[in-house]
Amino acid sequence: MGRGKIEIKRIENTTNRQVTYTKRKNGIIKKAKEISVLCDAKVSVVIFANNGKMHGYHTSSSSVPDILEQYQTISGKRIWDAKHENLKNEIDRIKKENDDMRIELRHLKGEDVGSLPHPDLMRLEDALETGLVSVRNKKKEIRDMYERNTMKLEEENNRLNFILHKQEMKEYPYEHQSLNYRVQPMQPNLQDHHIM
Amino acid sequence: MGRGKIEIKRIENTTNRQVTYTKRKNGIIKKAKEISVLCDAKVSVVIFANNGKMHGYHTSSSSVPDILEQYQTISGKRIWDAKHENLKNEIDRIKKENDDMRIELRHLKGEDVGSLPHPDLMRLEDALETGLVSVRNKKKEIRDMYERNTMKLEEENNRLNFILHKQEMKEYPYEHQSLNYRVQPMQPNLQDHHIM
DNA sequence: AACTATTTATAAGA
DNA sequence: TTCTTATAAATAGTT
Repeated sequence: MGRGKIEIKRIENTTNRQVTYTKRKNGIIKKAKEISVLCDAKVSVVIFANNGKMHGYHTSSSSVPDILEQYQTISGKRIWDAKHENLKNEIDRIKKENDDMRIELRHLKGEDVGSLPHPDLMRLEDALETGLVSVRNKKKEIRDMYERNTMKLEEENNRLNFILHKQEMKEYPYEHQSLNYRVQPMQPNLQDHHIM
Repeated sequence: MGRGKIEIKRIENTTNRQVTYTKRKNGIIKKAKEISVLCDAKVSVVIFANNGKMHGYHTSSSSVPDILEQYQTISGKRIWDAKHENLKNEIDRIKKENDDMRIELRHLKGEDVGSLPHPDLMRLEDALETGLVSVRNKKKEIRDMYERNTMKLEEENNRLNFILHKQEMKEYPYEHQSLNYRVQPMQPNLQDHHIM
């Protein structure tokens, strides 16, 4: 219905296609409105253009989901059950995983071990021993590192004290007594107590 | 577009309305097909007649839920999220729980303990020790029970042997030697070795 | 359900 | 783009 007849096949010219899309989309929506009024029908039209833009029309009384729900009910199709099902399955799967881990955790903490057969107990013991060894090694590592750091700090401290002491001796030999007090900041109040 | 112009308002004559509905419905669906082909668009049309009958068309490539999903995404409306939100939240919650337990399990097995601060290591060590004690107690319990059972069985066995022995002595005193062999099934090959 | 006079939609041109 | 217009298509009323 236009200046020329057209074949119903994809319009290759992009501009042309765009124009035709707009025109026909408006036409369809107009028709949809008309039938809904004339025949008291409920209509839902959703059109997606190639470029991703979406246009729709639905009779004011019913929102799209309502209509879809009707569609689902009437056609007997369970539309979003599939989605639901997936989620539920995932929940079940994770819950199972969860329960298994909870049990394993309890066992590792020595709870509920009464029901375990002996071989499982052996495995459990091994696992616990391995874990304990790892943890103790790590602890030792940390302790050693801490000691090394402390030692290093003390050495450094001594060295600094020594240098400072020498220097101040040179510069202010007369203040030697008080200097001696200043270069031991690690025990700042010790002398106070001696004095008192 | 017909013999006469019509006002766009509800057609009161039922037959007439019915006829017009059919004609226009077909028209809309035809148009929908055409735009989908001509403009490479995705279309979903759902029409409900007054009488409750439903007709629809949607481009073969996309099912109604697909289109609705797009509709939802593009228009920013959360149509079935209400239904799904709960399930998703539950999944997230469980997954979180899951991850936490996985980490705890790894720690209890002595893996990934490098990153733990010292106080956590202490707690971990305590937990492992507690677990180990429980497991070892249980093991000992089982061992004891096993030993008790074994002892009981051996006693029973001896008692039966004794009775049997006495009885066979009475009935077949000439087969005494072979009987002696038969009533010690716990060490069936011992005598063979002695013979050799 | 078919027909057809008319209205309406729209393809192509401006 | 948007507007125009000739023509195709849809369809209201009729048979």
